[in-house]
Amino acid sequence: MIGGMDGAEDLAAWAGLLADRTRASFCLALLDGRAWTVGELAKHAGVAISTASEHADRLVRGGLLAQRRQGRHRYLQLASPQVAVLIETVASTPRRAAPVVTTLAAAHKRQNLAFARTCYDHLAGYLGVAVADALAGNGFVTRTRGLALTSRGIAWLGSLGVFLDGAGRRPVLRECLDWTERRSHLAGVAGAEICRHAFEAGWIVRIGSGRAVKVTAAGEEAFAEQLGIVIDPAGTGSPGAAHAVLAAARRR
Amino acid sequence: MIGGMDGAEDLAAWAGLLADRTRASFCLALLDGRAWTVGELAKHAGVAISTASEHADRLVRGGLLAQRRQGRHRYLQLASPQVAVLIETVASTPRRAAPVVTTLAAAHKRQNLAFARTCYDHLAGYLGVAVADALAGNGFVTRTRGLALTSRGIAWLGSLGVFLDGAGRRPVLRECLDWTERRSHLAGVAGAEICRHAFEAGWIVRIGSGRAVKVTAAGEEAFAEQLGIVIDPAGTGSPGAAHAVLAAARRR
DNA sequence: ATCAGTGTTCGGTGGGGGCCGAAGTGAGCA
DNA sequence: TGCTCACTTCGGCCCCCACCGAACACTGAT
Repeated sequence: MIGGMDGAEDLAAWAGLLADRTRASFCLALLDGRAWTVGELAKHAGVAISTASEHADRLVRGGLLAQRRQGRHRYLQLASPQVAVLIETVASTPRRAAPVVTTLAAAHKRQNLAFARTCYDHLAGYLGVAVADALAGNGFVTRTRGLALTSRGIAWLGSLGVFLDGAGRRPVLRECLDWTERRSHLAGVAGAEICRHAFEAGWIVRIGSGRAVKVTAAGEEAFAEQLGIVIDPAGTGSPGAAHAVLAAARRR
Repeated sequence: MIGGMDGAEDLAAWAGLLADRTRASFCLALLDGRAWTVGELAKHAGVAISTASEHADRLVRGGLLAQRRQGRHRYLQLASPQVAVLIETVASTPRRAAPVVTTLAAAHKRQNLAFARTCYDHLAGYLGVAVADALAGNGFVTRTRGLALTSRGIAWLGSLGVFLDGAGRRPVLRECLDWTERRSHLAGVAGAEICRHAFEAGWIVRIGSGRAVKVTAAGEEAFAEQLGIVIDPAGTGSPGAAHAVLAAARRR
């Protein structure tokens, strides 16, 4: 980059990519870390495929998305973890007015999303924060001198069959501000691996095609046994409002 | 499709506020934490005052800016520290996702930026936070009833040849949230003067044309002697990852 | 009362861009 | 060699909005 005489142009161009309902919808969908096709994105956002194709062009040219052509498909995904952080940051900055929930279905959807979802490639929502707290409470991660895995944490991951190599640019452990909980959950390689393992072990499954996930019966048992996290489906009484209670002691 | 079924609308609206060259210019200018008038912003961005007034309306209504009317002036400033973080994040996200090859240089650059950089006209990054902590630890600033210089602090600045007059609207000392450290560093007139002095005395020099700076050998000595800040180039072992260690006792 | 200075509102203009359907391209398949 | 499918390109429509100057409103000073 050249002199910062005119960072405004860059900032505006950057923001302009997100400043459209359809493109924003694309980016939020892509926060799950998967690669989507143009057709899938078009359907998700409710626009014509031709429109989606043009938006995809802009996002790729703008550096927000990366693409991979394969056969007659064009797969799109976020260009980098930094971009995921960027989108999460913009989406998570507190608005002036709390959004008004209009319909019951929307409320349920929102509640599910708030309870447990994926953020790029790791766990977020109440579940994500609970896992982050539980790892700290159990001494698996430490916050002295930044966030790091302890030897106990490494051992615990090993017991799950997860082994990390310290190569790569991506940090092993990183904090990611949660836009529903307003607190941090775990990202980085370790966060992604924990999430991947939770899917593979059947602890969590996706709800529909979005980012929301739900905890299975096996998952409830596993989270309780492994981390001391108790899932309380009765919760606040709302049918969709499962509520997680962290048994492990923690102070805030 | 009915109502705000997801956050796409919100995200787009949020980004739309920044997605204009003139408004982006306003926001970057306001990152210094001062309150600017409409006329000042208009001149800064190079547009007619009427245009600036309308942009200010949009930014205030969108929740990005707060305003205060006083006499025949209308002062505008960022609505919250979160907004400052938002703008810094968008402005600092790498434009082109540096793929695999440029890794080493990019990593160094990023690390340097996190370690020490300027934020408008004062110090930020790990160095900025360390300086802020050291000033507090040495009794040069106090946090009782807001942030203020103590008489010892004024004397210390005087010993560096820095004298502040209390005129002007700009606050002498102000906290500025650091987006890498998630903690406050010092802004305001004093923060700017400290930064200016650090440049003039050769304690720090710019790296390239961006905002990153590095601490010189003379600077290491000065920071240690003046403030008890020890720069530890060995740090985490990574060549670019200098690490600052604050020797002065501090409590948080 | 008058004037200068600051900001707001309004009308008009022009450009950009979001949207669609239709036509075109190219891969995969039978 | 066709056929389907996924996507791209094109042309056209229309709305939004950034911009300016002019007129107006209001403050503070002479």
